[in-house]
Amino acid sequence: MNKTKKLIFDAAVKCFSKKGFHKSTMDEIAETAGVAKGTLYYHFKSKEDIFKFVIDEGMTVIVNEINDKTAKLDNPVDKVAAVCEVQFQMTIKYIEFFRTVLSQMWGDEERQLQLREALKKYFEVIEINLKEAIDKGLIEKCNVEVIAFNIFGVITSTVLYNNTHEDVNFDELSDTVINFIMNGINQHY
Amino acid sequence: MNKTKKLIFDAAVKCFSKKGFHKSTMDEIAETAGVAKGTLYYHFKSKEDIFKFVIDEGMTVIVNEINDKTAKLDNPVDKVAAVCEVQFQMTIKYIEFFRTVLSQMWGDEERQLQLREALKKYFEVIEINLKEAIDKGLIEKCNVEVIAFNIFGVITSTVLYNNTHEDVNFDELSDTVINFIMNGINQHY
Amino acid sequence: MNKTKKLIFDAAVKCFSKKGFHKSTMDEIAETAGVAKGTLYYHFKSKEDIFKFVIDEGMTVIVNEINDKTAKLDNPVDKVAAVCEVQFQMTIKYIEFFRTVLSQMWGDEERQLQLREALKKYFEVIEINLKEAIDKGLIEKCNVEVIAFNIFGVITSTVLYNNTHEDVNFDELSDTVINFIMNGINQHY
Amino acid sequence: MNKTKKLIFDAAVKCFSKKGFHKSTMDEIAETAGVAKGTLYYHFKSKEDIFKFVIDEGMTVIVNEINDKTAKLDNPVDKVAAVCEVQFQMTIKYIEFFRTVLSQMWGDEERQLQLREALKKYFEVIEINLKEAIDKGLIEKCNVEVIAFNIFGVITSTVLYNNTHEDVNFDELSDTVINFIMNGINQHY
DNA sequence: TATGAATGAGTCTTCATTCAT
DNA sequence: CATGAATGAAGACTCATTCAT
Repeated sequence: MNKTKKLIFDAAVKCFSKKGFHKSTMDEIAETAGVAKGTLYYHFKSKEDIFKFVIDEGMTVIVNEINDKTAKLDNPVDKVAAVCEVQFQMTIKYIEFFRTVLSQMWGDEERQLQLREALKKYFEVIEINLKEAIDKGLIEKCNVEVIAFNIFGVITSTVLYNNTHEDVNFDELSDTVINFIMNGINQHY
Repeated sequence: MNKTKKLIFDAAVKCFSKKGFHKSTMDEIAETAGVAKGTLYYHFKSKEDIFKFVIDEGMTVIVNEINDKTAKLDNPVDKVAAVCEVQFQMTIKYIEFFRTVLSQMWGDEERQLQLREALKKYFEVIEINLKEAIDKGLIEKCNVEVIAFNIFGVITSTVLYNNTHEDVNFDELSDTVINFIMNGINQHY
Repeated sequence: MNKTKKLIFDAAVKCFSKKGFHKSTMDEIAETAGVAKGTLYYHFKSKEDIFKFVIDEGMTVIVNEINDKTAKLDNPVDKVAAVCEVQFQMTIKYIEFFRTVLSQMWGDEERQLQLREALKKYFEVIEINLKEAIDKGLIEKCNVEVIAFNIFGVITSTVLYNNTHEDVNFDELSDTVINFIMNGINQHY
Repeated sequence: MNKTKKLIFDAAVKCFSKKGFHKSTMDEIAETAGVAKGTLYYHFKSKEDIFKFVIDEGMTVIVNEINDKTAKLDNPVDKVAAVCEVQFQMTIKYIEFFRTVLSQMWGDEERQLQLREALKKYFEVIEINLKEAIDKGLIEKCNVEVIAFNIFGVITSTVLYNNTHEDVNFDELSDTVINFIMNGINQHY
């Protein structure tokens, strides 16, 4: 990703998260990026294309960061818990990105499918560990795909939903949802 | 709600759920409702106004239906479980309405606040029962607001996310998420 | 064709003939018609659609006018000559329309096909008479489709090509081309 | 014309003939030529300038080729017929070039004038022979400029118009139009 | 000579809203 | 109550042209 493309990427994340995909205009993205409108189209085919790039690129960064931070753990249950904690912190850190993700999660069918594709990478991290935990008899059998999806949903939506309050205690919030999740997969944590 | 307004309400739900708020046009809503475009403006101030009406009216119907169906239960934990089950069925029944709700949950700030206001009624049903369960020592102490919100999120998003698959086993899905939730609030169910 | 549509039709003919299809803008057409730009789109699907309407409607008017003015003639050769004369006068009368037609005759494939479809009506008038003349032994056998097309081409292009000169003697011009055509179909006229 | 300029010339002819002047983009011409877009501007002032060059250069090539192939004939009537035949073959050979010519013949005024200027060279070949034929009493008196123009028009437009059919019999077509033309100038051929 | 990233004016098109009937 | 023609502001996208390298 060269310099100009990076400028556009950052601007797009900012705009999409602030106003959603539809209300963000190419003019705004260009102005935010500090480039001419034509430049957007030199680097991207369309607004849709920028969105796709933002999601794909963003999810890759995030999945890598999660993998890095949970690499040293062996026990799959510990790993799921660690992923949750990291995901919680990541949502706070990249809150604009995740607002972009969730805002498009239930909109246009086409953009929805792109999103699911990009989220796969993330879900897989959790699914693998859930499966291993089940195989080792650490947690009860369950539909790992559904649970992985919900773990992501619970964490991100909780952070976003509560982010508007002025005096959020994110530590307590983190404990609450991770407790809910770990209990949910039948592991008093 | 007179006949014409009802036609518009149904049409709006259908359009909003199919294409989201922004991609739904007043022309489409009018055509779907079988009325002239001007008629929309006779009954509603604006497109925003139709959205607001749809959400408010829809949530009222749903909360009432939930209350009806869980009225006879006494035990607060049973009641939470029952609300979950009913909510699961309701999401299937009114799937277009809930897609509309979720599609706007993380978008435009103004519409987000309207949504939260409307959802309060639903959350309260769960919060009251969670509190009672905590008071009676049936479940552990927790942040009831956060949990109520997540119960709603887990159920609706699971139904919507899996609705695209062609051969969904909703019964298994229901067991999975309700199990996850009830475990989550520390009640092996 | 109601009043507004007629305004747009006239404006479109004027613009297309003056600057061609591509260089004519919807803004210009709207301004020339004295309506708002949105009004164009209330009555027509697209710029392309306006073009199609202009050609179809225009050719219908012209073919009708030609048929009216040549109705009373019986002899097919006389009729072809009469059609030529009328066509010559029509090209002068509706010169802007015919410039529009010729300007698009060799451009975009799609618009070209529309044009051919619309011109069929006109060609048929000539083809029928040529065939009859051949059948009656009045002129030699020839490929009537090719000749009909060329009769149209010779007349319209001659008028348009010479229209730029300031002091055109249209009567002499008319004699020249009609003589050329009638000789061409082997009828010293 | 050096190598790069020749690449651009060929690419421009191809593009202009396929999509017309307006729909052809500098990007396409550059890509077709296999050079960078900036290179077009190194060799030409503008898109208009490329068009002008294409027409001028093309017509020169064609007029030379016609002169070569009809040089040995003496009789002016034979020469006109020969020019027609050669022109027919040339239109088939350089069909894309002639589509470019005709597509701009009735459009933008400025480009129209350039075209007429370039066509003069061709018309003159015919005009000279027509005049000589008239002077020698071989054909009747006529407006040679109008006839020369129409001879060009009839031949090129017939080839182009019929080129879309899949199974064109160009020999029959050639006979038809040349017969039409030679009869037209009053010379049963 | 040649390149290709960057530009921004210009275009088509959409659509919520108004209003006379 | 209901209509639908008309509006115009706004937005996505195109593309000839420039210029630093």
